Amino acid sequence: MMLSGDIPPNQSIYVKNLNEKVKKEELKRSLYCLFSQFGRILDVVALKTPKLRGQAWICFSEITAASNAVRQMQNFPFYDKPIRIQYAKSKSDCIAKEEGTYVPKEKKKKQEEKGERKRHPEDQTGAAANGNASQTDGGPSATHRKTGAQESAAPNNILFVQNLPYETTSIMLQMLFQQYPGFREVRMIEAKPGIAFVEFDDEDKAAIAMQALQGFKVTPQNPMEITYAKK
DNA sequence: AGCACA
Repeated sequence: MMLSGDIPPNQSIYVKNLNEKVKKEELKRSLYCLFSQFGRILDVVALKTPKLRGQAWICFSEITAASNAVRQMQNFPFYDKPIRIQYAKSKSDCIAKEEGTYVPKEKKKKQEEKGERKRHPEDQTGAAANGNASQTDGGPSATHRKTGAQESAAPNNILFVQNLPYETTSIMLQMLFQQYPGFREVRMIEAKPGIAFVEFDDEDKAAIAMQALQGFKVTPQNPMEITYAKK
């Protein structure tokens, strides 16, 4: 049976219970980063309107990616809140566009717009729409700034992660780090919240993961600071 | 809670 309610599988997933305090652009980038592990992401849609804040849609190029994301990321603690994931109820525009079945505006089964809101008669669909296929970097939202953490420690297959929010769990970090080859395990110490050790098969693999997740914001206040663990 | 494509 479908765990996601009675919504049939869809290439896009619907994510809710998102932390509404996170700014839209950051939210989209973090979601992109987090969900990239399941496959190619075509688009991330998030709106800040009263009705739509706290929700997002992530469009994958493959349904299997969406399925895995729905199963594996259920309740994932993201910006301090466990996210809830379902398949999207309808096809995303970006996917319809790829299939050539995209219907610009009117026909959308949303026929709200009661009166007052007058829109410009022209739509901008001729203008290649939003060229957001260039969803930009897709990397972690934090620019790789070094907040005093020196990355000059000797290379090590074990990474030392700092500046994690108090609630961070090893499962959560595992989700982030396991997408990189050579991942072995996450170790956290109960008595020392805010830090973790992440082990890889070798230094080179550790370096790739460090580079990729450096500065990843688990919460807005918590860009990860990753260095090599001391030997 | 809330399923759109600003």
